[in-house]
Amino acid sequence: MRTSSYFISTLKEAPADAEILSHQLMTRAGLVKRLAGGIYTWMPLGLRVLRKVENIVREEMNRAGAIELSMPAVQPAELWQESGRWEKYGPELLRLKDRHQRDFVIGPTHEEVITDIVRREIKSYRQLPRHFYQVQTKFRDEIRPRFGVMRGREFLMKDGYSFHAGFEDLRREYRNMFDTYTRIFTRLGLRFRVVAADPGAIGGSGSHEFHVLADSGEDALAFCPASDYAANVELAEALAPETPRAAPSAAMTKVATPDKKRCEDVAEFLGVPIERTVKAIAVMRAPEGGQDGGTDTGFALILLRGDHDLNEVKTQKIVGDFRFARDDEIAAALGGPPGYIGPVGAGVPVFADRGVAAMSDFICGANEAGHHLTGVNFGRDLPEPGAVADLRNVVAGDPSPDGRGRLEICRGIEVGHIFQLRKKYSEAMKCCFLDADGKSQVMEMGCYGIGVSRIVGAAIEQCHDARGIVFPRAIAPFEVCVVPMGYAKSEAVRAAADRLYATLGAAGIDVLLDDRDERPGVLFADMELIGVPHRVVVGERGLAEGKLEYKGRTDAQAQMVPIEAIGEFIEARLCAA
RNA sequence: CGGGGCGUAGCGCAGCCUGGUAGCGCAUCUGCUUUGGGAGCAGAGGGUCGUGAGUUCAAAUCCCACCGCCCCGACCA
Repeated sequence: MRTSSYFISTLKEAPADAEILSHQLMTRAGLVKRLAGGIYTWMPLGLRVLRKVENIVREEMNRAGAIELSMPAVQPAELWQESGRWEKYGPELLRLKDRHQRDFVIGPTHEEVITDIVRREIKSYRQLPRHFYQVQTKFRDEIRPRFGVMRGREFLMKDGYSFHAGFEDLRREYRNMFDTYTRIFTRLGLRFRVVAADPGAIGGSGSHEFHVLADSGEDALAFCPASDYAANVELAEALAPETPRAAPSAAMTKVATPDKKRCEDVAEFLGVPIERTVKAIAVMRAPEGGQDGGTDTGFALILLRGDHDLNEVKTQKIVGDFRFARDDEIAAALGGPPGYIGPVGAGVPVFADRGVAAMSDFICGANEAGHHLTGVNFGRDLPEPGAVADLRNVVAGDPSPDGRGRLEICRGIEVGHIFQLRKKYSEAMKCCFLDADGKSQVMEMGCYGIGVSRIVGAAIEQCHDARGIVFPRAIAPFEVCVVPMGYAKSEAVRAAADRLYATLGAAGIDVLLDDRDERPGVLFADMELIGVPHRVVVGERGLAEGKLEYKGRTDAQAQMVPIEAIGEFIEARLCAA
């Protein structure tokens, strides 16, 4: 490709609304253009990258035995009503009516459609297993789209669905996909980590997430260097403390702690470690929530050690649907203002984290403005908590749940997720087959997603420098650029550049010849911004010595290469990358 | 949806407080010069100042409403 007949549209300054670095770079490099919140046009250069990602995903899925098809974006409401998700999915599901006032949705995912197809097509165990996938545009009406294409409303996703006669075969395919995804992200040239995950709204049992590692990632990942344990922090279990609760040794005492609302401040003010403090989080439980079938609703307190953070996913599993209480609700229930609330004498349901349950002589709010209690002990100063559970996020240094070593935390961007759905959809939608005995059985299902457009953003988030994007070779819009110094002016430069361009192109290399009549600085800056991994500069200076100048995108120094050797040199570089 | 911020040329911004001819840089167009790291000079084009309704002789500026966008909290590839 020649830039003169292509479309390069770069910006020196990033638009003010792009906060995250990959979004700024994608905009500056002209990869995408925003049309509306979370909705982007893929410009020619960006589309090249997107297609390269897509093709790698497609090749590996095909290699793994999955079969590609393409399902409609617009789907009738009936299917969603049948699976129960018409009600459950909520406002993230974009619904619309056609001219006959019939309800439709724009598909955020395709379990319903594929299950409908399979139940109509597959009747016998002889036709199983089957794995269908597609690469398709999805729409999810996110509350807050952000980070450019990384959390768009419209996005490109590879979604695959497998169907099995039994659980064992589902597990086999699940492992197959685990290996396939590992191959895909390896081929993409990204640093990634696989973690055990919470199956979340899609449902089912086993589940793993694939994360591109980046400090700006939205997800926190817990992993153990000493074992192969790795889990999303949402899921990672915080074990109960090794040492049991010590006997009380201090009397409960009310102390003045003016303007000390946070546990950090209270601990510092009292001159004690923050690990001695307990924070109380006030929540309102939804009417249908609760372990006891829904009678115990309304206000409740959740207790965590002062230095720990609430894990909302774990908490919801224990206390049911909940929201944080408003200040007026806290005042009504406890009398004390936020910042000074505590469980002593509260007379409300109390859920304690395992860590808190093992504490003695602790410090907590006194339910009185400006005061805390010290030397507090369960069983003496207040009842034992109504429930003790793992309610907090793990932190670095916590023991690994597999009992080997200690956890570390890193951050990642979720780009792939595999689930064992089991019979969640096949049961609801009566997706059955006849087994060898002629008996009707419900199919086992797995589903496997890759955020294709998100990968582009994640790759840039992981690979960039001050000059712009540093694409891995596999997904760079062009692998090599030829940058002539004075293409319009110098006959010799033009001839040499054209020849090199033809040679590299003939070798099957994705090469870009920047033949724009611009100053060298403009050409260099643009090629670096858009992340072309390899650059060959053709200038009269070098040609006089029979040489061309090569520089890798991340190289500190350029090097001169004899013209006759450049082809081999580039090939070697491409293979090394 | 709750809290915070911002809407002025394609992009980045100033002007608003204290109402009175709408500005700067980049980009674009023309000409000349320049040509190995985002050029220089001269000139030109480009604006319903987010929308609507008010106050006023007069509104980008003050008041009200609405819309959009961005950031922080509950979802997910």
